[in-house]
Amino acid sequence: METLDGIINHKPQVERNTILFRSGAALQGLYAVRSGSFKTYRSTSDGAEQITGFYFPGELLGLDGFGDNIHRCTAQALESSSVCALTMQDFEKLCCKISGLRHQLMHLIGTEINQDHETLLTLGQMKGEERLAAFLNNLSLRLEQRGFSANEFNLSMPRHDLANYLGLAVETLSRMFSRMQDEGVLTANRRNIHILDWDKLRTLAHQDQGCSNNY
Amino acid sequence: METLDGIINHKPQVERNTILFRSGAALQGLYAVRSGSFKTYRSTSDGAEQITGFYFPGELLGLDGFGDNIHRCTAQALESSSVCALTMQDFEKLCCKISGLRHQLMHLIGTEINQDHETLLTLGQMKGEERLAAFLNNLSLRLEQRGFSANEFNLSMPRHDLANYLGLAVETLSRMFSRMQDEGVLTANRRNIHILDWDKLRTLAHQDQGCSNNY
DNA sequence: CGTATCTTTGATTTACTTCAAAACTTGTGG
DNA sequence: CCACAAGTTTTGAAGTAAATCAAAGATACG
Repeated sequence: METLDGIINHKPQVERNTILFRSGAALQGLYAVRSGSFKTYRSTSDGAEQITGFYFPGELLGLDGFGDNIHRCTAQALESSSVCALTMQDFEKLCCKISGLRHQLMHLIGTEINQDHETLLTLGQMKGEERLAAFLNNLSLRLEQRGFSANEFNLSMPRHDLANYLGLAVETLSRMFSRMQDEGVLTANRRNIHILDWDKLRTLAHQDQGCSNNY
Repeated sequence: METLDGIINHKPQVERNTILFRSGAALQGLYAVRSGSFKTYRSTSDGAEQITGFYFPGELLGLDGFGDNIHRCTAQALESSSVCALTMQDFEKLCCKISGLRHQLMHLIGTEINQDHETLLTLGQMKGEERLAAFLNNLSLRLEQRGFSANEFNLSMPRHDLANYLGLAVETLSRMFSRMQDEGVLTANRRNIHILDWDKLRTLAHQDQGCSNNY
């Protein structure tokens, strides 16, 4: 990713709510998040929306356009952010010439797919409180990998977006936060989250003992 | 995909229930489905499972291993099937040398991601009956693209698997089939499905007028 | 300071799960 | 070929988690 950052010159700053690409638009290229955060969402014909992912520094936006060179989701900044813009021409060249970069891109593709599958598991199998626990566990891990604190962080998305992502009503999500606070798992002041009891959180998220993915 | 089929020699036949790769196993390569069908699933530490996808001829299995070269889901044959096995060495070579094949692989990657996002939308936004309608609509489309009948087909998966994929209890799924039969949308005799009323089905699936993905 | 947005809390309704059991299908050995 | 066991699918009744409806606090913002 640092390599990519060195090669590519086009690194636009984007304001909160800026749309990087829209569903239905032709694929121009990919975007690596440098700072800030983004959400992607899909819509149905009757206006319902589903947030399909949140993206943090080092993660790649735009792979949904690989299907038929048309984006199937919309990518929007959750806060002031910056990205590294990679045209498809760049992508093609770099992908063939630099094997390290190719592997890095393959890694990011796999990570995207695994993240989506993890969310499918969350939506398909878990109750509300478990979904929130799984999300916070996953988010904390990703933030920690990026050098942020794992125990204390600020959510960059409003409750509305988080509830949508977790397939819950905003009111239900709020109740889950309250319940987890009562249980002493965390404190939540609006966007500010402190994780107090990792054991309880991991148990709720069914990630205890870390053997969830080992065969 | 025909190109791939011509280049690669290793095309094993697999029996029903055969496991192509397991969660936790090192990534050996990718598998293109030639005939039959597969499911992939993930497990939590406490034994809950979530089916993350069904795969039909022309679709690619194994991309989940790109993340860190370890599979995060298990792939299992739903019926007697055959695949085209592609080692990672083959993949690397072909990917760089044949641009058409590279584009085809990128297309399949994008398709996988879009399929996952569509399922996220289904699980996150829809009620039981709508989920089933969305699934049948999607399945019918995929089967039609492969030369099968869009109106009449046999499900290769048991109710149990379909219910799991759709995030429902088996009993609920069964009731949804019954209700749709009563409504005259389809007839369902165990695995055999006849779609009778496409308008109703698409309306239920929120795919009416086909503008679900535009802008 | 007042308006719009975001978040929380309470009461009611609803869709789905769970538990229980019957009907049907398939395969196996007598 | 039939009997029987194992698996699959359907149906019914009761319980529950979450959605919806309604409204009040809290925070940011012009």
